[in-house]
Amino acid sequence: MQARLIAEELKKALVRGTFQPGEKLKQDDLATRFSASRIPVRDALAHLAFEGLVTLEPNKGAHVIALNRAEIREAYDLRVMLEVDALRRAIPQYDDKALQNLHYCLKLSDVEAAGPNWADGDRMFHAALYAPAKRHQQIAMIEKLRLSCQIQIAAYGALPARTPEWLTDHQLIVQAVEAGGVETATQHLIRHLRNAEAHLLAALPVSSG
Amino acid sequence: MQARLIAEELKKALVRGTFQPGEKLKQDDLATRFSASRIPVRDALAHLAFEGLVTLEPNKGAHVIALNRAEIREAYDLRVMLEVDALRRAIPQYDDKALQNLHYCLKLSDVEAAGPNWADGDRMFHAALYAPAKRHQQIAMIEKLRLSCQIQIAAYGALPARTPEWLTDHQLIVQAVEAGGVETATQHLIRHLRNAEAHLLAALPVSSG
DNA sequence: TTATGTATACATGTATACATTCTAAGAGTT
DNA sequence: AACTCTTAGAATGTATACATGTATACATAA
Repeated sequence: MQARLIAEELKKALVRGTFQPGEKLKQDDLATRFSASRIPVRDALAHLAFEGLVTLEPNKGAHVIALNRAEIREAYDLRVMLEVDALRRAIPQYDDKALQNLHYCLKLSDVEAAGPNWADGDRMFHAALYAPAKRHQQIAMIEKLRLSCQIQIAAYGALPARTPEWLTDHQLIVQAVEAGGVETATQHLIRHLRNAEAHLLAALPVSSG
Repeated sequence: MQARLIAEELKKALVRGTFQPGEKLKQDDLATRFSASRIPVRDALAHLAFEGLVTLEPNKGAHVIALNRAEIREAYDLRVMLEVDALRRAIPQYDDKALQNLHYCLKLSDVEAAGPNWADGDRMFHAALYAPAKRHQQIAMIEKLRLSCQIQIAAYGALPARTPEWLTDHQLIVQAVEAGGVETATQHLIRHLRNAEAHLLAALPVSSG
């Protein structure tokens, strides 16, 4: 199925910051680029809209999601609320296997931190972190918000993985989870998210609201 | 544009409980019913998936969203979290105009309560309630969760609008908002949501997890 | 009986061609 | 110069036809 491949490739490009927020994605151009007709392109764009990466407007096509300052703050408020709750629910459910997986993803996020795929490592880590909560609607919401923010971060070069606190936060969270320290873990997580928010807002051009 | 019309009509039918949760929606059947080709039907289904009404699987088509007991509890947990936060943020932002609009929607939900369109009245009321918070990502999430739950409610006839507490809760919430009583309002809201959850879970057949 | 393989019918995915809608550039008027 | 209207170009929306993938039933082998 081509639509899925197109969606995957576009997603990679978007998360890497290849496109500017608000930029139009023309069906014809994408069809040409991927050597396909516009139908699978439309399917792919619909899927990306479902995932929170683009917005669709009737007769106006697809645009890369663009968040202004207020919307970025709202997105991070929601992430804090949803991710903290997910973490709280996850910690009591951890077993050896889950903890082992978390350590693996921690290493992964470390290895990828300096490279171009740092967002993948970050995504894997957070996915592993909340997985024991077994709340897939909630986790899907978190993932959509993450992607929306991720695009802005990539476009404006506000890479939080380059900051010294970024990996340290991950390590501290894992330590707290290991010790069953719910409050400690959530505080680290909140600081981690608010740091990323501050970095993004600082890098945001004044024209973006 | 036909795709939007098809999506609207399908949405109405789904919210009314015309289809069973999990039921397959065949593209050919829908195309015939709406006298259109399958392309706009596919667009409409993609939009309904975006709105949380159906699920799409590659090469397997669209199915009406079906939630088991655990998923319903998760959905209502999320609604409580998101709607309580929205209400907390909204109350300090209320002005005369917003309050007037809230009263209007309260009447509307009263008038429609006994009829087939009670869900519209309910939706309007809650939309008006949270509107002053001006958090459109959050409100969009709430609306998607509402729709997912709404379909289950309609399909299993667990109509909360038929219960005596339903309208009373709305009135109590409005009174609390009017008085600026954040804690009182949120408590009424939580009870309102948990009541609806309990009604739905009670009406859910055992086969549905 | 159970399992595996295959064939046929059916549903979804995609390409091409056509229709509709939006948009932006330009002519004309005030 | 600013505004409106017109119009040509381009982009999106839709229909038809074809290709691909899936599922059910039946046949065959273990």
